[in-house]
Amino acid sequence: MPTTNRERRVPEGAVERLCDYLRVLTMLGRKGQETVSSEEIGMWARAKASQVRKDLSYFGEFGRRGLGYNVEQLRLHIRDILGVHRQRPTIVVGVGNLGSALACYPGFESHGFQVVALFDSDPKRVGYRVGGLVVQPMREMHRVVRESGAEIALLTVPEHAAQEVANVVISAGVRALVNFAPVLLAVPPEINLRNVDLARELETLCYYLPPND
Amino acid sequence: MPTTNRERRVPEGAVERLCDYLRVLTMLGRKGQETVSSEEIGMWARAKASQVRKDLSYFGEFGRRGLGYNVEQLRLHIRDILGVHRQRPTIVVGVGNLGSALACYPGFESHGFQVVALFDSDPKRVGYRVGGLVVQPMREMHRVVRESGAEIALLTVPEHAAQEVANVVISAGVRALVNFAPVLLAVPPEINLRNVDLARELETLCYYLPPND
DNA sequence: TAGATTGTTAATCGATTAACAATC
DNA sequence: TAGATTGTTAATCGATTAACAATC
Repeated sequence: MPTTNRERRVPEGAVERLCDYLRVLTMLGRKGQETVSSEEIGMWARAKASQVRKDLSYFGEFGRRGLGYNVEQLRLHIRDILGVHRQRPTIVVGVGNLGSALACYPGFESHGFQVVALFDSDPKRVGYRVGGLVVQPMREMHRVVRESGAEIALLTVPEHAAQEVANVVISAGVRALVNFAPVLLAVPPEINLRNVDLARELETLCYYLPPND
Repeated sequence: MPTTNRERRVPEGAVERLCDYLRVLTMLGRKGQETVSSEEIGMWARAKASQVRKDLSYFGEFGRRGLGYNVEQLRLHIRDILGVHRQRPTIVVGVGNLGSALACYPGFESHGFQVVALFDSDPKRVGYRVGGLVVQPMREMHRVVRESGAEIALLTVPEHAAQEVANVVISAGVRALVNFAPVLLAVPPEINLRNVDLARELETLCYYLPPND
């Protein structure tokens, strides 16, 4: 029974919900609860019980019929499936307001991500200290990524620079990117890209707002 | 031919893609291009041409057979559909690193959102000036929302405070929330809630990363 | 007219939900 | 044993894609 399964097509939605289940289990674990049913997990994560069981079934059998799941065991299994059971060295590229905020974000460490380096192409920002790290020039990227084993890059650069910066980061060997600029980046298929696009969120929100114009 | 359609079920994915199409049209418009086909929109937005046409068809007929779409006209139609054709007064609640960064975010104004007020429950932060606005205490929320007509609230408060702050914001009359805390908020069904959850993005990303543990 | 491209219907695909036998 | 709850199969639902008549 493998805890990871990249052969059978696992819907992306299932992976995202796994993150929610992980939070629920962490929360229940802190409260000292020992077992939990798919019904209760679903109640907290806003999913149907059958959805919870289906999502878990992509990766193995983690429960006991009639009894439910052991909270701590299932938590560890999901951490393992998601691959967050070890620290992931992360770099931040673009140390403006947003980049600085992310570099200091306390939620990182607690969730298994460690910011190991900051970069900026603006010479005026290079050398500054943000959250315990010194901002480095882009030309140091290759060396630093190699030496730190950085796996994830957060791109918090202006729209017009995003594609070029993405190219540099990828050529330095980073395989996973989170892009915060409101542009659609072109990246090779083997690169994992996620977009956090505030403008898109707000525009989508607007649609559901009453028009009253 | 109504440009808005809230009766027929429009998939949320379609609304989100509309934001992408809007970007493509803005970009093409700046380049001076006058007409565009669904094929070309799809090429830039990474969608099938039939998907583009289907998405648009939820809201009306905007093209001409054989000729395609007028770039500027379609751009205005989509702005209208999304409801971003007028400024949306927005408040930021929680003026830590992230909140401050968002309050200063230049992409806002250019996309039709205007930050009109900042709030924080920490008395030490109240009175500070961030990006041209003075941070106000939570007890001013009701009055300020009423007077400014604020429609959207960005919640950048710590995890443990998020639910309580959401309640206050909603009771003050705000109907649309973007929550940046990594928690699932409970809100009444008529409230529009979107979550921007960095931890979730990173965990999902991890899943697709090679395990090498 | 011939070629291009829309708007829409029908076919396909995939994800969610329900149902239920297995089993604690 | 009776009740609870899983894991999984089958049914449902909804979204994407293909196909094509309409028409510029």
